[in-house]
Amino acid sequence: MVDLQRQPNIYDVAKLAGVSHQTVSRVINNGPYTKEATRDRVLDAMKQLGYVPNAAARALVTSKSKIVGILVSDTVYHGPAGMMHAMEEEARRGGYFAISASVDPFDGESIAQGIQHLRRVGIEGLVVITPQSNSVKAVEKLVTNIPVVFIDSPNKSKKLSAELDNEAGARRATEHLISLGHKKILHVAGPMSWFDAPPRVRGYEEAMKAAKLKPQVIEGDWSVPTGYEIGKNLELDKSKITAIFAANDHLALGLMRALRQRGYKVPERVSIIGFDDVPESAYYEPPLTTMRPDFAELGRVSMEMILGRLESGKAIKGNSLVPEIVVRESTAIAPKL
Amino acid sequence: MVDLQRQPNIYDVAKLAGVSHQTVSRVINNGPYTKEATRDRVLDAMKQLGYVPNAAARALVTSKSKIVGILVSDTVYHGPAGMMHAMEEEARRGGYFAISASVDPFDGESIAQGIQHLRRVGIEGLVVITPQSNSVKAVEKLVTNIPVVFIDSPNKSKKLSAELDNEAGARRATEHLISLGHKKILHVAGPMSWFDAPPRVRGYEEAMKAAKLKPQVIEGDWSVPTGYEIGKNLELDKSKITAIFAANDHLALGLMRALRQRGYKVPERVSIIGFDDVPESAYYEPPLTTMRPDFAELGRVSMEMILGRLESGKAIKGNSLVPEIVVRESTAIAPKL
DNA sequence: TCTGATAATGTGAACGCTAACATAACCAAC
DNA sequence: GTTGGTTATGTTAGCGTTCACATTATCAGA
Repeated sequence: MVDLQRQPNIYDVAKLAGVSHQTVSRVINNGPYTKEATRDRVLDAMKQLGYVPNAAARALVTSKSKIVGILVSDTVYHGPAGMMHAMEEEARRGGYFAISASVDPFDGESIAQGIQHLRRVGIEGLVVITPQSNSVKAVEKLVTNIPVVFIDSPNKSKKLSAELDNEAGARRATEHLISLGHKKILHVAGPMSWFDAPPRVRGYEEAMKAAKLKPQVIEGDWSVPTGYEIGKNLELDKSKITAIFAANDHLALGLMRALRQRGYKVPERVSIIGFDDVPESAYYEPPLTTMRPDFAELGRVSMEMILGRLESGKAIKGNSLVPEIVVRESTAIAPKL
Repeated sequence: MVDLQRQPNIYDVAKLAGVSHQTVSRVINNGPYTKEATRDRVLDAMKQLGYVPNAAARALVTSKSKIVGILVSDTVYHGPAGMMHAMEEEARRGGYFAISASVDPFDGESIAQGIQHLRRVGIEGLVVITPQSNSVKAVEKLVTNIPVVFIDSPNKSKKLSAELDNEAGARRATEHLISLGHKKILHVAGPMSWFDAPPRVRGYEEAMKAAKLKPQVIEGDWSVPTGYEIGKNLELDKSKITAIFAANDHLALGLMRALRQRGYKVPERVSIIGFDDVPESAYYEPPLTTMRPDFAELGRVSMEMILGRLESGKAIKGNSLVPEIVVRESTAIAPKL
């Protein structure tokens, strides 16, 4: 690597290779009409100088930053973290950079700042992972001129979006319990302000209705403590509830712990099924039967949609992903009471 | 907002405000020598046009991209995810952008590609979160000219690094068990190729020696299944082991599950302490006593170090963070055998 | 009223690249 | 040879900023 005071530019390469800077540019961009030999000389010069194209100069002249923004809340959770990872990889595969801003979905100011931050760096497109309606509205108001993909926005919207089929997943979970002979099945739901919660309730209710059973729903949030509290206070003997469909694994974990403490055995007395398949759920006590959404695929698809729009201008239709069931030990045949 | 075909630039703002483009530039950059009134007119024009400074042009002329790279493996885990979140926030606070590339720490090619990707976008600094020695070597070879901070690189290196005091944490965990009267204490360690594992072993051994007890170590990896396997095969009756210090919570979870299945009660027969305090550990069966590292703080500090270097050129010394103990129900007074 | 420092603003060039156009080299066909 | 298409390469300008410097207002003090 030849030494130089500053970073080498296209002219340095050109000089070393004995061509014009434009020829170097052509080689970099795989342009047409370049002789094999010339190309090789240029490539060689680039390597010798340790040349890396200057992204800023490129972005300036093409007005394309090759950066895609990710506006995300709850980064530390399993789902968002998995999606972001997949999105970053997919972006890179397509020659793009992904840059994220994490925001508080309940704080409009925080969202505005996140967007402002991303606009500043010059993002070409935006993926929004924030399963909460306020934020979607804020984004729609603040972001114009660039394509936006919403992950898990409410179904049937005309916006570009990639979705988990929560409804189908919930239906499947409920059907699993029904097929085991359960009649009294409770659904502990997530908070209704989140996009994922209502369709799970809907899927549950559909499955129950189809089996001519009476749905019963308690709204919680997504946390273990809430599951625990609900489990503590649940009336099980008179109601004869024998199965619970928890809206996520954490609720299920809290529920299981509370019920066990109260002497209700899982799954002998009560079957429990969760949703998310967090990595640890296979080692809960007992191992949790749950619905596994393909978060990585969801992230990949959403990034693919954005890149598709950016490259070809075409809007790719995303089909929603149906979670698959993972049967473990927390669900069993209904007991006779 | 006045309409315009293209994004407004500094000249558009200048024209509207009736000043020169340089004055606008001064306002943007809080330069000296600008009259209050002029400044206000410019600010007003900027708002009217919806002007956002063009990062590319700026980066081109200043050769400062304001982008910091994060090279990370295992993004989906609790620790790295928490750090990345904190790093992103800290970068933003300092007016920088954070961009991550996740790599396979065991694949040199993957690491090289990640670095290449980050170099392309023009990062000014790099934070490496990949607790594995190969990767550090690869990074040192491939990244020159820009400051690099390693998180959790081996102690005592002269490199810029932010560290968790694993040794102190492990010592504290072991002392907790000793203070409960345990004599036979096993340490189930993480894989030695990771930076975090050896100091935890060291801290454990120090505490044991200080109490004139014989250390006993089994090397595992970081996973629940491994903990489970070890728990399945552990000889407990003859060895009279009454306590286990697991190198992380997942190992502890697997261990607890296996031991319970074999009829060994936790904590009555065996006390178990973990490391990491993953969010669910408070709801394990039983709730896990564990060491809580402040991952967010670790991420924040490392980003602070990089930004400090970039802004002032000075290397900020980072003091290593000592995890605190969180006592829950998985540890109790040693049983009489 | 003039001087000269300081405050406030303006002008031109340069950053590294690509787009658009201009030119040169090549080669088949007459 | 000369023509004329194709292939290969070169030249010039401009993207939106900031930097270095030039110029113009302002105002206290003689």
